[in-house]
Amino acid sequence: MAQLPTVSDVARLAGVSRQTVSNVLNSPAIVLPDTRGRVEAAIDELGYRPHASARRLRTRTSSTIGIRLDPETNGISGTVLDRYLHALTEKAAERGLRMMLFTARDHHDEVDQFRALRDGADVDAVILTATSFRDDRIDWLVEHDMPFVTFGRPWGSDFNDPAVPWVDVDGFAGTSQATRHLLGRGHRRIGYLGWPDDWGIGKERRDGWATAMAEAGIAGDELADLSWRTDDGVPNARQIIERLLADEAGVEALVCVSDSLALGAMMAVREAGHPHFPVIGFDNSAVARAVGLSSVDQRLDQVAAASLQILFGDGSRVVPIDEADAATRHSLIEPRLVVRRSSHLAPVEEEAGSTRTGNHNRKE
Amino acid sequence: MAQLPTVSDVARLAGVSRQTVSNVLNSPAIVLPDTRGRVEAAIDELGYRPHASARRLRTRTSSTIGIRLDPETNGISGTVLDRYLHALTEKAAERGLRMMLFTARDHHDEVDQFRALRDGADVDAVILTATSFRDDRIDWLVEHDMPFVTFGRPWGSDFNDPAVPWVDVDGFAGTSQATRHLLGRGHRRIGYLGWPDDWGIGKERRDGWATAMAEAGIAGDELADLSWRTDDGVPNARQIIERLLADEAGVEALVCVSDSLALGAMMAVREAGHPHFPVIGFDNSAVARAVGLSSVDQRLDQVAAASLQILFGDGSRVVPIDEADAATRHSLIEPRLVVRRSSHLAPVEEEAGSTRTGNHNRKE
DNA sequence: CTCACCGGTTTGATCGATCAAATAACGAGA
DNA sequence: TCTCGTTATTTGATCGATCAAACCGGTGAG
Repeated sequence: MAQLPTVSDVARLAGVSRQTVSNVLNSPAIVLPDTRGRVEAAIDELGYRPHASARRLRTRTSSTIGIRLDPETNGISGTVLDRYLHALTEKAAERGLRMMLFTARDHHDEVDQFRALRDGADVDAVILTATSFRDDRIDWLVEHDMPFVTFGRPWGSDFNDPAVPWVDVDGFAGTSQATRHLLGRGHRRIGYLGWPDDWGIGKERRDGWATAMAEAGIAGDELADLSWRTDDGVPNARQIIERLLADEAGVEALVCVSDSLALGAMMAVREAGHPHFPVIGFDNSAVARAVGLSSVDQRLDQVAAASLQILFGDGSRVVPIDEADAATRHSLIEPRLVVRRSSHLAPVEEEAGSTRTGNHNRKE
Repeated sequence: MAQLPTVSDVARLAGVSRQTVSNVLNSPAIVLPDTRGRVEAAIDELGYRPHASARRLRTRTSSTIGIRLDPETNGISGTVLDRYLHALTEKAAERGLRMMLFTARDHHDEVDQFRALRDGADVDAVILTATSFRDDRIDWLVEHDMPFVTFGRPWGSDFNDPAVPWVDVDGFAGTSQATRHLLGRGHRRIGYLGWPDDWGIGKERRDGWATAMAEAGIAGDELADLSWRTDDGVPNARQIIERLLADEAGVEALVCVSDSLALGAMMAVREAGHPHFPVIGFDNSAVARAVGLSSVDQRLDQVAAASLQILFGDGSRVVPIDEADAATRHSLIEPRLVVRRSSHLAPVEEEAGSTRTGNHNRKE
């Protein structure tokens, strides 16, 4: 097979110089229309494709974004990261960007990877997920001014610092939406099943429920009696619900901090003979869709789009921090409640299109 | 900030030539130990990192593997691809390889991406998933001898063709394992809930059940009466099971082609008041783990390892097709049944470690 | 005594693109 | 007519690494 065509080959065929070919590709506006036409014809004829690595070497940009992907996905909601990745890949492709994956044992190792990726011009920016309280990776990235954005607010730091750009989903809005939906359907004693945490996401989601309840006039001790805490996981939810049903606590409906807990709750109430006891989850995971569980959707496509907007503005070149508008460096996405059977007293139709799900290996 | 150090800087500091530095990095064996020591010291002192793009330009290799990732994950089992990706990323990292993602609208577009990725030396090889019957992408890859491996057998082609390397999971073995497990626990009338397909994976998994049943002396009409077909999806399974229970068909246990169907079946039997009716699924998805559903695990880490083995042998450079041993171009992985509560008559303990699952944003 | 060959190292060319500066072509204004 | 400015295009250098060939002192065979 012959050598791959290069800019020189195209130039020769079109009767112009290399640089003109380069201009046609990178700044077509400055090339005379008919020259441009000749060059484009030559490109087509030869089937020329720019050599990405050569361009990277020269320009020191890669049009690639790095993101860490760890071995095990944990739990039903662990797939949030995966869905975010899918959305990112798609939105990135629309801008001519690509995603590159890497793994790391710990934060320190991850920082090493950052360095290698940056020094090798492998990535223009990285996306940080699973941010922890006072995350040291963030400090490193800021200090070495490597472009990045985090999915998840930098808990423990200043949310308004433009040097630490982030995108996140408004958990407060999510659970209050869910709660108001149930209030709107006439329920009053709406319980909340959440994590034990008293900070961050766990607290925020609980606050969303509490606030919506307060608006409906339920507060104080009555509210406190409707709140449960447990670690994530289907069996944990089952236990609590079974106890709760036995106690005849008078709970009419349930908002849960995650789909895992919601699924456990849903199974428990149904098996106890309450097929229409309303339950709402959080994450809108595949399971929620599959079993007809109402759930708060994180709108990961919007999260992905916002992530790229912060990093690249409207184009596909990284926006330098000093040129960025401080107001555009953070984005809190409003989630959306997806209503399904599980939150309706009367059975309703399945959401359209949810019945046929495919196996990855099946014929299209 | 100063320029990044290059091989020349290292060479100057170590008092050797550029090429020697290059040799230390790429074929350390041919460099005299003490020269190598000096060079390594210089590398450390300067914090030198090779510039990946420069290397790619020169060598036309990238140590990167491409894989297509589509926008939507469909269904509970759609996460199989994600888990494969996680495993790949990890196993690749062990060999110094990285994964790069791309999307495509259709097969034709995907082939275009292959071309761009190859021509730009962006990837050394690609991994094909969701292979279809007589897949035209495979033809293109073979014709343009671009290294690749498929996850999923090339249905409709010659499975033994060394030009079409593949890794897959033995569905037959999976369902027969599941069936034998139930037989071993004393059940005889074990039903099978599968897809309507009469080819490929769907057929193979059904055959696994049928064969195991035949070994136990159940065949012919009796066997046929125990087999159901439906499209994937929780509600579909529910419907069938509800009918089946109403008919008093005398089914004692159920093997399902997927976790979606198994989950639907499990929920239906429990809500009908049969908490210990044994159900086994396929894929060992997060949901299965969460709800205590026995399921056939695809061992995606082994699939990933086998994929890389085929492409890269024991190293991290692509094995040319003509040097490859035809016998090592295909790999059928034996899946493993993970037994949980759902397949036991008497309730047993939850699998250890499965109760606490995390949200991607939570504190570590 | 010549010469091929050895391991270890150096030198110059090269991969394919873009950058920066130089050049050519052409028209407007003095 | 000559200069100046603008626009379109060309030329040479460069990014950071590896490749291919040359080099070098030393050995052993013919």
